[in-house]
Amino acid sequence: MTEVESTYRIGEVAERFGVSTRTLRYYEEVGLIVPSGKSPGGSRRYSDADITRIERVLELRNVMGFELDRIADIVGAENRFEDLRDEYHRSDSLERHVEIVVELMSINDDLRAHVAEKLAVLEAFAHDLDARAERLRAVQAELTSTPAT
Amino acid sequence: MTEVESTYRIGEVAERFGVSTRTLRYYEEVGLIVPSGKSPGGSRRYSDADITRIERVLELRNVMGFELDRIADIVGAENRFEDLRDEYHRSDSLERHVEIVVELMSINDDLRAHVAEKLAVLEAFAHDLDARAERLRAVQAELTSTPAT
DNA sequence: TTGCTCCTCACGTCACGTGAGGTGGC
DNA sequence: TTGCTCCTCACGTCACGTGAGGTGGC
Repeated sequence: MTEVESTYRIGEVAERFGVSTRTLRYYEEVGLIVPSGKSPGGSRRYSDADITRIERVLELRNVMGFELDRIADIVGAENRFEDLRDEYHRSDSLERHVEIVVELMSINDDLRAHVAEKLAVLEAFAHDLDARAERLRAVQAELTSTPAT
Repeated sequence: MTEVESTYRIGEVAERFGVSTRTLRYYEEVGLIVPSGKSPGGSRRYSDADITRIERVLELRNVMGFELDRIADIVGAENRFEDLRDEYHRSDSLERHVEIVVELMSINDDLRAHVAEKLAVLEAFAHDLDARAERLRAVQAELTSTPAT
């Protein structure tokens, strides 16, 4: 049995990820990320596993712009998978394993499709901006080359 | 003088862009998109120019995830540019023109850098998802090939 | 003991969602 | 005239921001 080390204070974690302590407390409030430890005085202690989850949650929030409910669904499924892996050898049901793997594959594929879509839109937007830049340069050249009317 | 045609009702516009009428009314409330016409009875009439602006606002919202304040700054600058172009020949100040073009180039370049950053993050995320898919397939293969223990 | 960080309310804000109750246009 | 769409309040919600007032740990 290895001890679960809960070493990080909320302030450190917040600064590390560029969020407010309020955000982390809110995520606990809605049950999204509950720190695995507390100091005797009652302040939150985040473990390395907590950090990993926070990273994932913020990735889904920042990159995909998902609502917290949706993020909870995704990381919830991922956590069930991790839990099963941890108790791999005393697993009571192989079918349950397969079930969860299939569910994760589905979630993963959905996400992947969503990302591909976003990538396409972003690339189109980038080309738009490049075209705009080109036009602006043309206008600027015209303005600065023409003497005052 | 061509008449400004304000032909689209709020319901059509909302459906076309997949937003609620409440959203369009809210954008008017904060001064972001004010429909250029009204029916005698008082219902909003959006012109083609309004449609273009809505498209731009939603693009910046959906693709970049900007706050409405920031979006207002961007489309505000773009509108000043359009206004100047419309009164191009009776422009009172060439320096003012150059000033605005330079401002737009700056906004455009900032956006472009932001998009490049987002693209990089999204691509990394896509690779992550592909790696996850690979691992899930491996686990699935292992689970389904091994007979019950 | 002194700061700095942490804590819990609790009200404020942004970008809308969601009815309530009433008028308008093909 | 009947629907369907539009209108204006106005309160609710999500994801936090922002103090207020108090305790905790190196």
